[in-house]
Amino acid sequence: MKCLTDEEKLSVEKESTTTTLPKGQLVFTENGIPFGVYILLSGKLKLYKTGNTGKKHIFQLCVKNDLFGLHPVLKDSKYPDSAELLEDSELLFIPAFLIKKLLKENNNLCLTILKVLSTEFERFIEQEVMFSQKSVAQRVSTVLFYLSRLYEVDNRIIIPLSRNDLSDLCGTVKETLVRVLHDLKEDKLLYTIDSKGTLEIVDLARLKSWGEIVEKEFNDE
Amino acid sequence: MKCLTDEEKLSVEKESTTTTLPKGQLVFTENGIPFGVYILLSGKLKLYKTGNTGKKHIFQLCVKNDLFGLHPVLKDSKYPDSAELLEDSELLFIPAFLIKKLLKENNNLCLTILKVLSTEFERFIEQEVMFSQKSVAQRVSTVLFYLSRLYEVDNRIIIPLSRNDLSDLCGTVKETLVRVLHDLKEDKLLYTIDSKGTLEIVDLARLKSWGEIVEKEFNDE
DNA sequence: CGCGCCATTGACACGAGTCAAGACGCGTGG
DNA sequence: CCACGCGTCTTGACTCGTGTCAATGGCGCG
Repeated sequence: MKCLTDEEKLSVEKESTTTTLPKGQLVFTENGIPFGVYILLSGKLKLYKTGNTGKKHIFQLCVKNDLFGLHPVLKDSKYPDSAELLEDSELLFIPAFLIKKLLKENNNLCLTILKVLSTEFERFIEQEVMFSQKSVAQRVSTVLFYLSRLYEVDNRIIIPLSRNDLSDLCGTVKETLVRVLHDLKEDKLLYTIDSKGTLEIVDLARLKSWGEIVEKEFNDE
Repeated sequence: MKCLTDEEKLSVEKESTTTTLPKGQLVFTENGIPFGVYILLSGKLKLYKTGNTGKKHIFQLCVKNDLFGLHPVLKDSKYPDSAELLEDSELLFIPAFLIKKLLKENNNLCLTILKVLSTEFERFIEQEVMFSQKSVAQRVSTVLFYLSRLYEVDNRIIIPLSRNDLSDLCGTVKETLVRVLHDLKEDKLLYTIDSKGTLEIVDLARLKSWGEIVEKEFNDE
């Protein structure tokens, strides 16, 4: 993230503000006006958009060092989505005028962000294919695999997301998600490790392919 | 698209090539190696990605003056998707080294593309929500509405896409799509105007909200 | 004329959403 | 300290949307 000159870093330090906010806090909401961009210094957050029926669709999770909230600043429009903290987090706010100035003056930063966006793009396309073609079972295992990279600590993968958040990530409802998790537990790929339903994934390799396998078994049987 | 200096325009003219290709032609395919980017000078094309089961998912259509194939060039990776012409088209090929040079030297171009990408982003997020939450009927009417902007000529909206392409755009199968179109014809929102099944939309305003309305009626009845 | 491609329609089955109820833990207040 | 209420997770029964499979019909082309 730091392709800035020393002088530029200084201006960021001077003009930006760092705040610590509690879990559940909304950073911005749909149709709000953007005043700048954010970088997550610690913690995690979800980016989601609310559908017409009121159901949320989480399209991205952000972790340490992720930049978010950039798009509406670039195109001078309102937020199309909302951002909510999943944990107590620390975030850096960079005001719009400054990020715009930096982008204008630092071509290197510009190119780096272009590259980042291109990478995100591929993820989005893959997600679209997933949502339009895969079964819920496959989506759940794909999403859990995606989450495993964000939640691996000390060689253990522990996912403390609520069933609602998980289902909003998978594009399904709580009940269906729970049933799929049930099957995954039967196959010993993961467990709930406390009364709150926190998940621990214990067989990542098999989880990755589980979705496809289940479909196949069904067709062969 | 033209935020280039005269000198730069000259270099584009010298280093790029224009070709005319027939309908059905593949411009690039998944896992191919990118040698540059393309601008569609005339005609139309579809960008799609093939799912594991072989079904295609069309995530974007390009029309005159659209730039495509940029992402893998920026991140030096293979194509994640395929591009196929929907009509006889003329396209401009800009080799990778040149577009990279332009981006590096012309900050203005860089910023413009950032803006374009930000706009595309919002479209992608909306599409994701659509695919993960809306019924087929709603998706079809949303997609047709999207297509109406691309296919309006002389105040008539005529869509010559095959049922397969339409269903790949809507994330459903041909048969289900046909049934929805049948309902739309019953409600006099569109017609097939020839033996090939070419569609003409005649009531765009009602089409836009048709999806939601149908759901509501069903719940009220 | 016959073959093949595409659009269309019908019958059927399964996946997944909805509704309802129960289980469990947690906090608050009597 | 216990009772109650609230929120979340879980399970069951049921319905319906949508995918699958199969058959038909129209049209163009060799």
